[in-house]
Amino acid sequence: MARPRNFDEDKVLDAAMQTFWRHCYEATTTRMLEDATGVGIRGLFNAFGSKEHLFQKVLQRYCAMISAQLDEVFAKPGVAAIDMVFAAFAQPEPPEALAHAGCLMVNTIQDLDRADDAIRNEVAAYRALWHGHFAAALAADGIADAEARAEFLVGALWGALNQIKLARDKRAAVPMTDVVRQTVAGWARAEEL
Amino acid sequence: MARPRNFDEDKVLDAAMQTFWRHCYEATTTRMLEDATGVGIRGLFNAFGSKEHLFQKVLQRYCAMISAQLDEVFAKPGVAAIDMVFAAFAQPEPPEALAHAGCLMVNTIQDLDRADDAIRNEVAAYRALWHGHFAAALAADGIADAEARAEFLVGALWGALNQIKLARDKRAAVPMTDVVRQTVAGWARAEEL
DNA sequence: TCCGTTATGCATCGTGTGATGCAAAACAAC
DNA sequence: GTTGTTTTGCATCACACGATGCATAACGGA
Repeated sequence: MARPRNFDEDKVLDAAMQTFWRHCYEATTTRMLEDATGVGIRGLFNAFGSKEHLFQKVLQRYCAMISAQLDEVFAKPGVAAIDMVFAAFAQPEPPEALAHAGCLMVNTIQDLDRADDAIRNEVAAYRALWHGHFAAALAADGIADAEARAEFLVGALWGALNQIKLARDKRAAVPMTDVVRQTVAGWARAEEL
Repeated sequence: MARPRNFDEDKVLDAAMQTFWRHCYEATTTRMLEDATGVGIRGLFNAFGSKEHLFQKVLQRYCAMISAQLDEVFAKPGVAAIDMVFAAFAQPEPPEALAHAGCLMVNTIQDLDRADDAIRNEVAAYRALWHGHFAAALAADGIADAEARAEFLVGALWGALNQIKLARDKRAAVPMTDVVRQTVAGWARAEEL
């Protein structure tokens, strides 16, 4: 009954996600979004209302994406699944996306003061997602104090993610592998007691 | 021989530090710096050249400040000193400055892509400072693999610092004490082996 | 007291930002 | 083809940012 859109909303969200991921929310300009998505600024605002609302949609999509991956890894809950997660980061050459910009949600924590409630909720839900999987995995193997230990593991993992930016920097040259490997070692040994 | 300044440079740096600390570099505007320091924008630019150079000076001052504190804590190097550091974060009510905005340097990591080399160097030096103290403390107590374990400890501590922003958020409600306490527990137990 | 030099206050610049106004275009329904 | 509705492209808005120009003020040295 009216003129249809000539772009796929999901494709646009994916392209916008890459841009927000690499440059953070504030540093991403509407012109960059135009270039990345191939959609004119008028189309973006018409479809999503505002830059902030677009970002919110991107976060939801990101959360769903990671959630699906976690569902796979934790299909059989247990410590082994947690090890798989950490192992992915302990590789000398971590996945491209991770190595480049860490985690979109973890990056967003930094700007929480300037974010509105919708974004705060999204980040909180994302952390609850991770914590839930970790705690369930620990509990499934009968490990005591599962909730608190899950807090530690999420904290350590997110901390490592945050410092990926340092590892990428030649001058800082933080040996990422060591950080994660020692985290796993510390966690594994803690579990033996 | 010429008109003297009517402000103390160190006082200005302290005031600017508080502002950068709370709002990050990019979100801090020159108008905010005027308000915080009580010095007109012309005075600031005349004294420091640019916003970025002022920030660099602030980082140097911050690094010196923390360095002095670490020298105190690590006056007698050893695991006990490391415990003291972590204990400061495990308090139900951590120090005001920490609870409010974490660590200025850790926050700056997020913006490293947009920072120039001088700032990158400052952050790298700051991490080397922490790592050096931690590694020396571990080595002093004859703990094996001191370098790698120091990486872990710095990573865990900085990760916790980054998530203080989440803990402050009522909706996220991350129990910060648990995160740090479990980190310490993991580390302590790892040390027993 | 005059001079040379630096600092200050105020207005303002150029630029980049997120967001809009508006007319033309593209479709579906009839 | 006509109408009604939505999208698109382009120009542009209002605003905040970092930074600057310039006249004036405040000092030390002679």
